[in-house]
Amino acid sequence: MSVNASSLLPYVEKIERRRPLSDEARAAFLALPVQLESYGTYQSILNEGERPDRCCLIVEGVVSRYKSLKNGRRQINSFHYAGDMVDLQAAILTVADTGIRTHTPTKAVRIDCEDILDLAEKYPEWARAFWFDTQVDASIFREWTLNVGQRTAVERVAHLLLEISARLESIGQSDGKEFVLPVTQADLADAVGLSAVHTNRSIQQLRHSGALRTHGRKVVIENYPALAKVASFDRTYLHPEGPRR
Amino acid sequence: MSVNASSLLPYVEKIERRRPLSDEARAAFLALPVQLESYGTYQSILNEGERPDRCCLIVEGVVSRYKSLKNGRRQINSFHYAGDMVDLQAAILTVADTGIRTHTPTKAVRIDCEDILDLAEKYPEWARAFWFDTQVDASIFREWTLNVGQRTAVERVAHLLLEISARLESIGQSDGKEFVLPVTQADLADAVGLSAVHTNRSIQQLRHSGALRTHGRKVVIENYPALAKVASFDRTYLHPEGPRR
DNA sequence: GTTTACTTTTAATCTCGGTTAGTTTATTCT
DNA sequence: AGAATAAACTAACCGAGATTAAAAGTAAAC
Repeated sequence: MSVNASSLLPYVEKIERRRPLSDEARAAFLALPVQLESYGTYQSILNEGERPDRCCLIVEGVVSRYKSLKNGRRQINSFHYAGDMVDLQAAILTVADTGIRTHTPTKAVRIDCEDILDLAEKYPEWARAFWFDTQVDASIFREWTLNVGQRTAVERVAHLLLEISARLESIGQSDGKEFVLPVTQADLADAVGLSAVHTNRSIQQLRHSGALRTHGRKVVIENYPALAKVASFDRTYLHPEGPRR
Repeated sequence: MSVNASSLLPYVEKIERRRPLSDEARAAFLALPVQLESYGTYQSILNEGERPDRCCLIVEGVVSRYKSLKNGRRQINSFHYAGDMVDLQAAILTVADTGIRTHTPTKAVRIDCEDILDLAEKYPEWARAFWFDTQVDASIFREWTLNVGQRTAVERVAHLLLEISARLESIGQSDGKEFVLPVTQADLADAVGLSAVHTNRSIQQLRHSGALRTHGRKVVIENYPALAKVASFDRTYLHPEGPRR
């Protein structure tokens, strides 16, 4: 298999887990010309306000999308893991309303936006796949707004940890109980709209309640039902059922 | 013109303001069978968790999408005005992760999800239009998360008012200076993650600073630059440039 | 194996916004 | 017009989470 195909495969597999593609459509995607790029920790992939001409598919590592205010406050909008097409946005929107940066050493494949649009033009099944992906993204953003707008500190942190666990589970990096938390508490704080100090206090509270245990970067969910209850976590918003069609 | 076409036209016009459609594609959309429905104030159009089979296009009035917690706290995720396809989500996602309800007397047109999917299948330009619409939606959600997660109370309220003004402007219900605020302060509160009391305090602060004036439901922006500055409002996230293609 | 740098944790103080419970002002209805 | 209802506004008190700063733990680097 070519370098192309092997790095694009995780995304195709994610798409096909929801709904199989025709051989032709699959082949067309895997044949796209791509550039594989490597990044260190906390490196910028895209800055807010730029006009990217390439999308970005994560092969390895963890990145986030964020928006920031002039006073330095930053909101992380999403975390992305291997197999995620981070910047499908770029394909159709001209200017980036979020920045993208890495949280771990990362390998990413860059795909030309025009190629993505051509694919969507030629294959309705790809158009639908991209659209669905964007809808799920949007759904997750809605849940995050709810998280940040209405939940208490402990609830927010619990919810974020459960989401991370669920998403890592879908790529085999969590068994639903235990996973390596790929970001620092300061980054979690930026994702849930809390200070790093209070995020730490909230994690401790979850630990003391017995719902959670940590060993360094490793998180162990000791009592999933309890954790899901405080977080009011319901994975419906991740739309695991896949698209209607 | 048939009843169908006249109620569907505002959406077509919105789409074509960004990028003209082929005659064939336009005609195909305007020929879709629809049901026109009327709702009173604070009436539910869709409940969280339901499996809708029809999308919803607002002809007249204002509605919101929201998510709620068991303890009764509610987060409004978006407001929608005439010409907005509120529930494009429904076309491709099977289960509704948000509810939809009215804030004013509302007329809406319901379109079968399958018809939307057929249209996207047959006309790549429609697929792209729907995808773009969803991307803009997602961008607005990201901005709202930033709003609720990182801005202070006054900043949040100012930002929301400016967004409402900008969106009403695009449908001719605001001249960029003056508009009728289509929702109560309690609803604004649910949109910005504040209590109604503090939302009121924040509006007063904006009034006292001279940025804003109100006469009953009418809002007059007295000092747009000042207001935009406190809100750090930058309409890039509304993607007024339209799609790349 | 010590230095260096980052991350987590602790503690003390303070503030922004929540809560409760009102009153006043607008609308709507009869 | 007057009653009823909903929305806007006020005031007093309170508490969740912010802020600042320093300490302790961890991990990589030399």
